[in-house]
Amino acid sequence: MPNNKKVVTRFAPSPTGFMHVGGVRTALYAWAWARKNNGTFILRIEDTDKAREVEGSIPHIIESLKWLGINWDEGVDIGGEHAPYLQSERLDSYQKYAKILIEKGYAYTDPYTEEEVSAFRAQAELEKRAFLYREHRLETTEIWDGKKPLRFKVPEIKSYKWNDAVRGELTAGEEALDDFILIKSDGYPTYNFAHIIDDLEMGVTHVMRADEFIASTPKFLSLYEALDIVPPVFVTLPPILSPEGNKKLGKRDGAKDILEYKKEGYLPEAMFNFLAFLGWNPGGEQEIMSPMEIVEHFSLEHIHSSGAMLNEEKLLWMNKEHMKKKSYEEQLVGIKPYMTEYSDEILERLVPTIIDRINFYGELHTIKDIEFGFFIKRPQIERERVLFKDDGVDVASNNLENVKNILKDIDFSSADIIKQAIMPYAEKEGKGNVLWPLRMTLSGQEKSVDPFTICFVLGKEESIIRIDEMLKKLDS
RNA sequence: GGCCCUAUCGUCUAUCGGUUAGGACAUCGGCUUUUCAUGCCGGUAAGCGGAGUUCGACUCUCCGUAGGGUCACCA
Repeated sequence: MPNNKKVVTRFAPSPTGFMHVGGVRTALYAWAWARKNNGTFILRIEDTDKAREVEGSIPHIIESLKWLGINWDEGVDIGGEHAPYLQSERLDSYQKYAKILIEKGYAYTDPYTEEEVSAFRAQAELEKRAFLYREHRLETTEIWDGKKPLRFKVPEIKSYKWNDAVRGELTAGEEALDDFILIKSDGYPTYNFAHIIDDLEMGVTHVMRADEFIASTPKFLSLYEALDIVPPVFVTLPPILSPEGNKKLGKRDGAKDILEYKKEGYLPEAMFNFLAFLGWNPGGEQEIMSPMEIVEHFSLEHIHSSGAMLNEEKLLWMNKEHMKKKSYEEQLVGIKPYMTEYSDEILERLVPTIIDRINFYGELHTIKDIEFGFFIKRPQIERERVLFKDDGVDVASNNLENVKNILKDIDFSSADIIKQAIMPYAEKEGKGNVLWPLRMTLSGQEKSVDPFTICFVLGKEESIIRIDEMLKKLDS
């Protein structure tokens, strides 16, 4: 920290659709840094490209952040001392600074048409050179009337060297500098211009953004200089790579809407944990952390330089770990929406068994019928399947009869009590001879939950009904 | 093509000049379990290549190589 100014960070997405992991992670780091320093976190919306704007994006962004527990002190929906937080409502500010730049001789009306500029660009591409508008700069005295683009006039063509909180010293050649557009012909500012003005007016001290912005940082720096602004601290985040290859993960490469994870029943704190560790690591061996622990440990120096692939298997594991840390009541609440056809009575006893078998709640959609269906639907099983190995009908039916008699007289308040009641008998008669028929009778499945838990979940009455039904079948 | 960034097990990472290069996910094996799941124990597996600096380099420098980013009236 260069001084003891209060830390102010912001997340400034454009409303062009859903939020994917990359965007959310940027928000998360900015938020964590503000919280860590008792600073301010701002949610600003950069809606200066009307063509790309997608209806409903802002509520979607807000829902995504809120789901993860990322809250803001100032922002579009709640206002704040630097309102408004929608760039389209801040046009006056951009005009003000545009005028200052014009007066200083650092901005001029773009004399070319869009087609002409495109032609220059095409030519540069053909010659395999970087396109530089400034090479075509004309001396123009045309007064800017707001109908043509306003361009920044780079005060000085030079190489830049600057400091990044993550990457250390960064450099760029002169080619990175150009006369970029400040205000478009539609009257809206470009990102390059608007974010600098907003960050200045909102007192932003740390700018977190992904490394694709390194290349345009010299443009920002030259604008800061032209405006006599002390730049904020730059915090460059590493790219998130797609799981397949070494491509940067983008919407086109399968980056999922973060709310998809919500729909699938992932825990927000697991997602938070996963995202936080994708590009940052506190250094210890603890990997499962709550959002608050992450805030506590968060530091800029431990943000990585190199990109990381998104590994959903690790997310699965992390989600399970967080699920296991939840209280029984919380687990029940989490499971319930996915098990609506199960009675509370059954579900309440089934919770630990379910948690053991899933990585995220949404998994229940695909496995609940196969794994737990027999709890609510009596299985139809042929008598032969109840017989264990070659021991014959008599053993199974005799053992079931005896187990039934044991069950009749005991307390069903836990699977463990049931186990303790049955085990001595099972040990005596051969575990397989007793437990196999019992599990088959109750569940109809060779591979399923242990028979004691099944009894416990089903309850005494239902367990005995099922055993009686099977006994009838075995007798006939 | 110019400019820039990056480089440790398959994957995510620890190491901030001296370690048998540690952990996690995945994988494989074992134990527990009548079965499945959970749980526990263990194994396989890594410093891109080449120069230099140094008593000593995964760590610092340079050159390669590979991957990525960027060169918009998009952010």
